[in-house]
Amino acid sequence: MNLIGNLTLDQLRVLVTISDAGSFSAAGRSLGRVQSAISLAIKTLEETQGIELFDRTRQKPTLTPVGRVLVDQARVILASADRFRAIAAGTRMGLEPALTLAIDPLVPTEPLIDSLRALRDTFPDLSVSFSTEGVGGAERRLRDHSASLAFCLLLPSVPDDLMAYPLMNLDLMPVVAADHPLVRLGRQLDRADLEAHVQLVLSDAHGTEGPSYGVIGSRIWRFVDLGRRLDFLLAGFGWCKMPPFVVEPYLADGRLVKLDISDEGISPTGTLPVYAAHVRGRPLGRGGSWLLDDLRQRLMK
Amino acid sequence: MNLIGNLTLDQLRVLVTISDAGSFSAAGRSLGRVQSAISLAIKTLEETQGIELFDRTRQKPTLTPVGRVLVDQARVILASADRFRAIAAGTRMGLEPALTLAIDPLVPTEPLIDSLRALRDTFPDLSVSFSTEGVGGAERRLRDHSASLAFCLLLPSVPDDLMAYPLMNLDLMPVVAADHPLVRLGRQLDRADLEAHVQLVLSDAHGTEGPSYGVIGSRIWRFVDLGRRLDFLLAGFGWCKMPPFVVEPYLADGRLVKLDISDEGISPTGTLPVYAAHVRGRPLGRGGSWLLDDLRQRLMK
DNA sequence: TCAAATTCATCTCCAAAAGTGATAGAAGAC
DNA sequence: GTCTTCTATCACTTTTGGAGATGAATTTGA
Repeated sequence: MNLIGNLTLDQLRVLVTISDAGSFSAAGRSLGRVQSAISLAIKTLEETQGIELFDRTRQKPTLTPVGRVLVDQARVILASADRFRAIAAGTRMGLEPALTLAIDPLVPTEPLIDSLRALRDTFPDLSVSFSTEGVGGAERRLRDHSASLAFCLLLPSVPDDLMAYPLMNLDLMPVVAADHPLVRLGRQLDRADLEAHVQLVLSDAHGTEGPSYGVIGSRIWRFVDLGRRLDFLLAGFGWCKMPPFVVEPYLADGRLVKLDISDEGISPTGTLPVYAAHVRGRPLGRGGSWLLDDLRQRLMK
Repeated sequence: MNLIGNLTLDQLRVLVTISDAGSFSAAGRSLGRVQSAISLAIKTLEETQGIELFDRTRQKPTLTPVGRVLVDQARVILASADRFRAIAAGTRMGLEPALTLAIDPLVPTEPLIDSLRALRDTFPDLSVSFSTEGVGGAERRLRDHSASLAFCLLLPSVPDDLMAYPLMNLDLMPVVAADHPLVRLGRQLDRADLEAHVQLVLSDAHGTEGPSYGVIGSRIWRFVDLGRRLDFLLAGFGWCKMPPFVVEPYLADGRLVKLDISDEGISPTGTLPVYAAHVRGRPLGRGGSWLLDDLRQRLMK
């Protein structure tokens, strides 16, 4: 029947059970089978593999050197098989086979990690993947179905095809390097002041060149990566709005300075809502729902 | 029969074959079975796991999301199972299940790596472990059967219970830091000169306090680790004999100096044989023999 | 558009695999 | 030396799972 080498998971389970229980008979008791079934299983395994697993010179069979190695390997295989069953069992309970998350670079990670840790503890067999790309990347991943849940800003407004739950507010503060000309002006800044200088803007790598929000003037440098933009910001290349969790240390040591801008209406309001979102037509599985609930509960407090 | 969840390797092989071949029928052809057998195997798998692997709304079944994940997991399991068979097959051919090597710290690694690379290419499924400990550690590992092949010095002479093959000669040269008093003497040194200064000696961590060879005088600092001894040597703490491959760069940049010793008889001859050795009662398996042959052939040239 | 080919599900039949229970012989335990 | 425990083996029975055939549904191609 089994033309591919006649190896079965059952044989492997028998093998490791013998190794754990100490004898064929004990393994039989442990597995709820008669001893002869154990004997036969091992005999078959030995014959199909053409090797000797146990040394029978003494009454109680002892593992041969190969036997020991193969028991270890069998444990590996059985562990993988258990994972297979765990995935299947999770699905039976409504758990998605894999939870794919996407997060925009501006969204702070810190509030999420407690929830993600709890998720891991609650669904240890749920495989989670986590992607961060350029601004707008999380939303795009929702749309091309490579992510089932996104944490992102949704500007200018929440699209109709997405189900979005506001999670927290992100204060974007305009900042610039301490040695930048804008600082030397020493007064409240208006639109004209800002237009005269380079603005460091985050944009999507796969950018469909959609309209950019919060962009003032035409002297624009674009970045996909928040960290790299920070490098240029610190180097005094231009100004931009940054979330506090990124720039706090630099404000503290004086390398960055907060800009005092008169007309806040020239850009998105300083406080932006961060959403958790998924495509309406693709409801979250049990793991995603759990994560979302846990997250909102934690952020409520 | 299969009380542990009724998962079989055969079902998994069928599953991935369908995924590769594109249809049940094609999988049947590929596996040399009739299509109904494939249908039945998948049906059984789906029923025992309580999940739907294929979407049957269309004629040609397509994998469900869980199905895709489980196909990947099945590949993992089958790869482990293949490794199980490979280990068994190796043993059938006389290959040891695992080749455990031990090497003394003084023995240079460089001549071995070509052979070890060739070993890996020849026996890709042979698992090799490699241990380096203090001086004498390799020999001890042979004796307690935690290594099957050792590369080591055997002083004062080859023990009777070991089978040893000389591999190469190791020139131990007496060296000391350039700013050490022994250098300032500026003449050929005799035993009395050396006795007056600290000697940095390698010894075994699990040392049975056996006699030490090449030890002169009583001002002894002992090290298990060659690298750490080198630190103290460079710091000018004392003198010792070192293999050239270790000290060459330091001789070149002048931080170490070779000592000119008059009476070589006071210590083991400057040239020591490095042996490959195994316990007589435990012959090498095919992998170990192959490695030894290859090694000797390479060193012959 | 219609026939031919292909695909999968299902049914019956059957062979082989694998478990049960009993027995015998060997090795330890007391 | 007896008693227990262990494994191997045998006959018997159950069950699994493949072969082959059939039918329905879909795709392909002329």
